[in-house]
Amino acid sequence: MGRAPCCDKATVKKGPWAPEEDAALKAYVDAHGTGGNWIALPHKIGLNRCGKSCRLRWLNYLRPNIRHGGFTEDEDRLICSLYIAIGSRGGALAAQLPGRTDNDIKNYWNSKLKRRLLGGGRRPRGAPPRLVLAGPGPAVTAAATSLNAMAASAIERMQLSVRLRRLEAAAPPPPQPFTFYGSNNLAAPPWQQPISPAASGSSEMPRRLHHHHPSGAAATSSYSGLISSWPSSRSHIIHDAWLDASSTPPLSTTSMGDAATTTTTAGGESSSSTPTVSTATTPFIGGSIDMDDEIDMLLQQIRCFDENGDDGDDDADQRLIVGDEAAAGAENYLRALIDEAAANGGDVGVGSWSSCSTPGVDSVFHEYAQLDYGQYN
DNA sequence: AAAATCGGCAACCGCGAATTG
DNA sequence: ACAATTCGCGGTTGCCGATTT
Repeated sequence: MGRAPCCDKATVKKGPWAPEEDAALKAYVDAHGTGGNWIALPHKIGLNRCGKSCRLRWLNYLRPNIRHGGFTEDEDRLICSLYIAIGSRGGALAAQLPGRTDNDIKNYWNSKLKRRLLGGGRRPRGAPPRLVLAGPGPAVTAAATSLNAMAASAIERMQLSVRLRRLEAAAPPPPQPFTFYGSNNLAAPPWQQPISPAASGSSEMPRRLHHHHPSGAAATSSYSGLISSWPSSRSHIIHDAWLDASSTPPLSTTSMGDAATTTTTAGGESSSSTPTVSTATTPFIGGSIDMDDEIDMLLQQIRCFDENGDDGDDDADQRLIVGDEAAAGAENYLRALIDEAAANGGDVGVGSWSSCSTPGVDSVFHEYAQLDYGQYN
């Protein structure tokens, strides 16, 4: 039995919002708040809209202090750093950028920043379409597709990291070296104070900090997947940094500010825990973790694809076998790329795959997919 | 000038997690 | 403890203006 729909999709209005609808929604929420129930809200207002649609409209457009467009250079850098560190987690990115919505950041990232950093730009008319990731072999399974996405994400983030470093190196000496928090010292930013017991009781805590993806399919950018596969020492650093980031001043009702959180084990079970709050915040991109560490981190992310082990599900086990092989192949291929780049220029960042003219991560991984699947296994 | 194509953005969809009764 | 409900997130879609040929 499927879940009940939140509204009658056949009769509810969809598409762009009319000014009158905006005004009605804004007036009501300003006067009464959401009442904690978005589903019931449109009925109270008399709007023929889905509650989810109302929520989205409010959060992304009508909410006070929202800024649209005009991203600053600092914001660009912060978004890039966060993407490299935690992947395409719009909510977490938005929490670091007051006044920005996750949707705005997501669109900005996908349409501008990523293209700017990884190269590309407008494709000349008549040019072949950009490469699309293909499965690593004739049998393209869900697992292989998932691996593609995961490895592509890992490679992409490494490319971005390298590219950022190159840009930083090419730029005139900045007043402050580029770091995760825009400052190179290890002191926590003003808002990064240890979470107090009082704050830990705040109702501002997000309902969760991650998604768990049993299939691994969407773990491409999963913080939990990354953390679960980490050596404990490094996991601690990242975990602390994550929690520190979560103490950003509230942006909205979705902001982070509480201490109760959830960690995910390698087996996939979630468990509640009281977080460890770091007293010495560690910037982990451009800060205390060097390039080798970053490569290790990304390779770990590739590997964590198939950590769930044998669960007795034959289909899943079959996927895991494919995942093992593909993960090993992708990892070895990535290492080969790194070695080649290092041999050519002595620095990973000098490799052609990270230059502005490279076609981007999809092509890099496509290249791997086009090779003999077993070559790097 | 017209057609084709691309890019930006608002909005939607589906899923998993959290909450509630 | 369990099922139903609601929320929040990431990914995707579709529209429309801009650009290119």
